[in-house]
Amino acid sequence: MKMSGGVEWGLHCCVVLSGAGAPVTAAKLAELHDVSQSYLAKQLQLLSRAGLVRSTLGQSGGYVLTRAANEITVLDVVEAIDGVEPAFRCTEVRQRGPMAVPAERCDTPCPIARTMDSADRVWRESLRRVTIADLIADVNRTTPPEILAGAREWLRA
Amino acid sequence: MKMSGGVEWGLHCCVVLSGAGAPVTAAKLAELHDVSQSYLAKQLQLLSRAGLVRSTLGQSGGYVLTRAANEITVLDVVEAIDGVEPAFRCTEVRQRGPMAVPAERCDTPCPIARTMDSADRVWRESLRRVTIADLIADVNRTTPPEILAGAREWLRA
DNA sequence: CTTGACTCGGACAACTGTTGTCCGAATAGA
DNA sequence: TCTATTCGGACAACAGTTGTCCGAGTCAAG
Ligand code: SF4
Ligand code: SF4
Repeated sequence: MKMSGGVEWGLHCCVVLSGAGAPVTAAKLAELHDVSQSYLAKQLQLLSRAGLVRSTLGQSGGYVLTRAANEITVLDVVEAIDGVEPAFRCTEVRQRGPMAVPAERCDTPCPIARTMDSADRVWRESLRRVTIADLIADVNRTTPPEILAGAREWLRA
Repeated sequence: MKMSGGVEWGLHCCVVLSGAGAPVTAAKLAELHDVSQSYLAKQLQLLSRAGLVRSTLGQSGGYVLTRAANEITVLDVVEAIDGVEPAFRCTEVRQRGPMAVPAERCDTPCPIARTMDSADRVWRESLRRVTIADLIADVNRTTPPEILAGAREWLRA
């Protein structure tokens, strides 16, 4: 039960991209976060496949958000990088073994699968309620302004 | 983002153990579910470490639940087998790189970590609300009685 | 009491999924 | 036209999970 570590990087990148109006290259983002440049590229690829960011090739290229910050939820980023399939996968144990339940009686999902599905649903719903804009607002409130300005200047260079 | 598949087996075992008053061996449980006998033993070991079941050695030994079925939650089983640490682990990216935030300004947790923690909390809370007794009640309501009686008889033999 | 067979417990490999890396295709600008 | 720069997907290294095994300890029977 471990979420992909790239989710954290993806969220940070979305926050940074929202702040900078110009395209930002993967190399810049990697240096800013001090993480592997190649691996971050893979995560950005996933975001691009999901349609959250749009990549511009060639000189002065980079990544830009496709939508406004308040239209991108944390769940979008999580599902783009970590996948959409739920953590719990039923293997239909009750249809195996000597006391197997016949398949025609398995029309209704069992209580275990329903419980897990419900928990997964509230988890996703909780993540869907927070948008990138909310994160940005909180970051702006809690981090010193001089650091924010410095980061924006460093990105432009 | 994948939960350990043993969680499903552990829950099934708890349901079965609650139905049978006498100790049940790991071999019986494995044959009933048609799963690897040795691997199920490992999951039962985890349950034993967590204090959910008590093992009796020697002849006519096996596993028994330590508490009543309505005092064991699904979350207990999940945490016993899959671990208690949350899926999201913050690597403190903001304290690295050229635009690092000084450590003394990192006293309050960042919004990303708070969002993930909140989602994990509601997920666990949802699992805590369901007990093994609830699962048993649902199973008794949805499965044909003859199969239940047959399984109980097969366990006794 | 002795014996005996049966039980769980932890230590030991094999496999899938994640992490990390690389170079080629495509593009914008000069 | 040409070049420097960018992303994109294909290629290894690592870790965690899955699966297996045999020995220490124990209860019941004789
Ligand atoms: S009884 Fe439920 S948890 Fe078990 S195999 Fe069937 S659907 Fe999955
Ligand atoms: S800003 Fe939040 S998510 Fe990012 S490293 Fe710090 S605590 Fe973790």
